Amino acid sequence: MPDSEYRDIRKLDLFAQMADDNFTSLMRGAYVQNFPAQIELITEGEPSDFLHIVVSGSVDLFSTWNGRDTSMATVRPISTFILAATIKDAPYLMSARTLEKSRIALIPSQDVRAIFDADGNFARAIVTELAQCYRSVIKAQKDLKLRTSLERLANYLLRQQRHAGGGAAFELDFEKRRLASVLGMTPENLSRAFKGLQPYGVTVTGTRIAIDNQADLERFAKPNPLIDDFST
Amino acid sequence: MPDSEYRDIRKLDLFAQMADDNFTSLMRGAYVQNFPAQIELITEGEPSDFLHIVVSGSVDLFSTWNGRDTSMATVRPISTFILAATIKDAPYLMSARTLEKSRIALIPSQDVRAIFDADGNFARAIVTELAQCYRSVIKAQKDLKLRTSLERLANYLLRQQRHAGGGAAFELDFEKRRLASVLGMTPENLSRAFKGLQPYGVTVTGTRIAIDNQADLERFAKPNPLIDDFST
DNA sequence: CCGAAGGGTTGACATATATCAATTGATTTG
DNA sequence: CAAATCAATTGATATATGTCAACCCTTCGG
Repeated sequence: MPDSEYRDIRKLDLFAQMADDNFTSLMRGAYVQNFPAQIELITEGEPSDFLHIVVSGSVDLFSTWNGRDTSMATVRPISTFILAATIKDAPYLMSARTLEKSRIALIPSQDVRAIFDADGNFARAIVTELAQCYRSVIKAQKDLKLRTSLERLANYLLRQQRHAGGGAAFELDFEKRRLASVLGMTPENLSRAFKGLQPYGVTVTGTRIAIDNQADLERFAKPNPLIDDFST
Repeated sequence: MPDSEYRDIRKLDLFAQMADDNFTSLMRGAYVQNFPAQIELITEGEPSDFLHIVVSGSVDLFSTWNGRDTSMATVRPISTFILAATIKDAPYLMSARTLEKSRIALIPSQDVRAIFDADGNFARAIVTELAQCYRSVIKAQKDLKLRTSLERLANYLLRQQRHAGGGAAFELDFEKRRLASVLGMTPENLSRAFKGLQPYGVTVTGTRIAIDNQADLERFAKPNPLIDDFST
């Protein structure tokens, strides 16, 4: 593993505070690999042998049941996924596939569990990370249960806008078909939902979104920190 | 706090392995209180001052947005709730109200965080508990996104049946209006959904459910451990 | 015992969302 | 470059779900 990557991973909240020795020994068992786009990295139901870290590229977490499938989340650098399965030594609940050419670090799950026992700072970081993940899913569930698809899209746009720096125009950061799946609707419906937001000053040109009337859109979307603020 | 309650709480996975001293000092700051039915214990958005433990009775976790509300989960004895908010020292994402006369233990959040730092076994237990909670919400989200309301009801009945011992007949463990909210539908729709399951051998009499044709219902519901098995 | 209150059910209807089919437009590939 | 592919869009239609109003039934308190 190149030094720069090593340092980037070290900087993750999850690893930043742990003892040098422990981080080194975690990384000794780890390996890093390049994957092409559209590769299934893990499959739900399988045992969780590795904690995964997206070093570059992006990964889609999705689930399947009875012939249907849905995107649950997107993981972007630099962060980990399937921490909970690793900790519990339980089967993955979601599958993961690369969205683009990606570089992924893999740390054996049993090493993570062992160092957890040995390093209090690492344990604390894991707890914080898990609590954060838990709260994110609760927010997503509130979004799903309390809002219509139009409202979910409106709030998604506002979040994305803020994430992109807050300007009136910004780019969607992934394919519309997958955005539809993340938001819990069909691609056709997403298309119509974009049209449904035109009266509130939303203009769509390909993957470019312009919010012409911020106040109008916000009045409609009614964003709420207890659903839309990912930092708390 | 009566000795029997003290011992019951001690037996929780969360506290079972921690040092005696630490448990005692956690409990020193705690207090236990009786609440009547329909009391709002906590309100979403407020700071999380206490970790709550349901000693007896039951508690509904729910959320509100823009005049709508939805039941997220039910907490039954003996277990804790809002652990994630306590750990992160962040505002509650959900409100909680008693469903019936209930006895609740309250442990100051800052004590939980302090003992977490001092007791490795407690830290490990918290991680396991949080990972469990996370996985439960992921399962709930898969249920919501991948299934129709009829399928959600069918699978709920199968889960409830197993929970009640596996017999062909069992009782619903809460009001239909709240079941509807938990399953993400209206009470009217739940009523119709019950009728929709009649062809698969489901008979409803008040709160009593009879599953006359187990195989038929399972063929329709297609239960899946990665969604419906709460123990993993 | 009566009457009010509230959960549950039902029917009629409205709305939201999905599905299917066809088309467009951009991108890739031989 | 032309053909093939695929995402995105659009229209027509079907299905799922929500809303509103009325009614039934039980429960509970005067």
